[in-house]
Amino acid sequence: MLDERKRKVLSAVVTDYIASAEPVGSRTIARKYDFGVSPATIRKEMADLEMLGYLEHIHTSSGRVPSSKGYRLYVDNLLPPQEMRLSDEDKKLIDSWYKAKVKRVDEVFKETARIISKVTNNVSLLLAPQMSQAAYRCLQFLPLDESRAIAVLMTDAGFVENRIIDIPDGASFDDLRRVAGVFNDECAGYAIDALHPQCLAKIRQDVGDESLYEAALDVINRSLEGEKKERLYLGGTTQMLAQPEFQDVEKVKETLIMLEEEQLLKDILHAHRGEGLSVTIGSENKYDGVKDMSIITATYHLGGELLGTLAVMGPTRMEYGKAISMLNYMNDHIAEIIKQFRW
Amino acid sequence: MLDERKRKVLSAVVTDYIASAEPVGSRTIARKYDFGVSPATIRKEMADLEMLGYLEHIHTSSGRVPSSKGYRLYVDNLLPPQEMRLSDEDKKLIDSWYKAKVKRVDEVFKETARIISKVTNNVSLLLAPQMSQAAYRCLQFLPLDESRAIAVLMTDAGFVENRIIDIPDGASFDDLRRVAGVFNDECAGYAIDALHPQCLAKIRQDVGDESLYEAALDVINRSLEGEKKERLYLGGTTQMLAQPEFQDVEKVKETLIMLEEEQLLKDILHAHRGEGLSVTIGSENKYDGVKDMSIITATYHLGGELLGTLAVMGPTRMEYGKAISMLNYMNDHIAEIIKQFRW
DNA sequence: TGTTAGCACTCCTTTTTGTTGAGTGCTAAT
DNA sequence: ATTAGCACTCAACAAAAAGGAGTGCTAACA
Repeated sequence: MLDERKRKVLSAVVTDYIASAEPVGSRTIARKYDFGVSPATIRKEMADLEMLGYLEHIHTSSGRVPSSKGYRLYVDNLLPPQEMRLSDEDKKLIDSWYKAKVKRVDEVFKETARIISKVTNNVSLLLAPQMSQAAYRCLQFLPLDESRAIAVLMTDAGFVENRIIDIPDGASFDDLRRVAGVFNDECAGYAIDALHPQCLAKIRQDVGDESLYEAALDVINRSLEGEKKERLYLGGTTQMLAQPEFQDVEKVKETLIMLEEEQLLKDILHAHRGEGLSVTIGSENKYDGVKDMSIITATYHLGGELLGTLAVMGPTRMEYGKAISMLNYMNDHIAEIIKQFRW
Repeated sequence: MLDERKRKVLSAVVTDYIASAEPVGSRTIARKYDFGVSPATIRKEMADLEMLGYLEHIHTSSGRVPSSKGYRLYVDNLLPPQEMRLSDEDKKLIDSWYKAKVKRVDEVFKETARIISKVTNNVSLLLAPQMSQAAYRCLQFLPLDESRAIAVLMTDAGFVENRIIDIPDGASFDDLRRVAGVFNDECAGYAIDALHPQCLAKIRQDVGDESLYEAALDVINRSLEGEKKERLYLGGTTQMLAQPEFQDVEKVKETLIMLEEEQLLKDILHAHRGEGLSVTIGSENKYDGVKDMSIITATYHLGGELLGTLAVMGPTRMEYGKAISMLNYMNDHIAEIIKQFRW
């Protein structure tokens, strides 16, 4: 471990660089952060820190910049504790934002993403729960016309999915209703994925009619198809692009293109599923497009059950403290809000 | 009207500039487009065209660029007719894209926007129908638990909206069902906006119970609240940013910010509502953020009823022919696809 | 009379060259 | 161990110079 002064110097460099986005020199450190020593001494310390891999030089002359390793030490050991908590005012503000905007479950996610990006000035990512992980609640049919009906499928997590189906030849709407009853009796409360192995045989038997059974199963499967993919909510792209690291058109375009690769983003979030709060810094990323970005993820739960993932993504020069505290707070908060939409 | 040769020159300038994005000089025109005359002659013609306001000079020396007026003449009179039609291959390709992706109504819009931007390399905008303009079709309640139910509201255009409601004290689920029946008998087929003045009194009377009546009306109003705002689908932003007009970071950011102003975009599309196909070029735009953009809009209908608006937005240097033909095609096509989701 | 070659001129673009300044690294003195 | 002093590096900026595409005009030509 580094000695006290080296840590102070590293901390100062990181802090200053995060604030200014300019490589920071020994003079600045010595002046702004009251070390009782001269720039030359700081210089020595910085040279050491560079040797150890915590700082980097673009070229001789011109200040130092933290390396990923440097940020890592900073995040793990040097982050001022008071920066890890959100102020009460912030919390109130966030609450009021929610109250004003959120009317449906999916709006929770949208608004959460918006809030996170607004506060952190970086991109926020939100992976919303997979329906197939939620518990099946209820299948219902509504009459539409002689030959069609609307199937409505509900899950524990508050999602309702509907689609129009053709009533199989020879069957009546009442038949559909009966089938729904059978499914509901047998499956209520099970994770939808678990339908298949479990009780299909019994249901088939109870339904009796083969084509009706198939039709109902088809509805469930198709509804799932649309919902199975987790939904990714993205927010704050333009805000992030205002950061000084995006001076260069190529870089901007590159980043925008990266942010459109939904699968990549999902993969990244998946990689940290269930880890609680996780910080991945710059070159620590294994995906190419994000090696100069840092990603902070947090997985949110509801009653012990894994629900989804929140994340902040931005340049490695990022206000880690703020991002972490924000995610921590939202992580708890979102579960509470979703709870209001459960039944 | 310009004489034959002037028009040929203007057409050549526009064509070349659209293709190359570089100011075009007399030499280029004379060489590439076989006029039988020397650059000097072309030069004279270009000077005339500039005098008349069809071309512009950034500074002396360095070729000409079409003005908005120049593009206008080009679009109105000089556009090669064969560029106004999509090839059969393109059509087949588009069809297959739809088939592969679209499963729900809202996916029609999303996919349409994607396709338009993909083909035109510009931003596409799609204003999806307001629910309140659609006809009310059916209101249904589903039992949830002792004290709650799910309300499902359907419209003619294929939208289904659902939300959870509390069953009013003292009422049963069967009461709700009865109320739904009353509403359905009275209102089916009317535009939802027209509910209020029309038959509310009669419904109130039929329902009898005041609190139940209020509850049902509340459901309808709240469902509408979410749906009332037209939805704007946006596609192809990054593709457009690959165009050479976006070399400058400021310009990129500016444009991205403009594209996030949903209200502005909606206003722009609204301005051309019902106009069929409309082309607005650069300075013809009255909104500040888009004075160097061209916008082509088309309003799509379904059985005479106005549904929504499609648009392509991009730099004034745009392949107008392609964009127009694309919009024309999609305009017809989208109605057909939506039809499949109607009942 | 319309067309064209020739030429001077403009002004953007690119390259070159010089200047400045922040910052380092080393050394010798404290 | 610390620091003042100094030579050195290199990006960033600016000014100057060279290059080039293209125009506008004029005078000659068919």
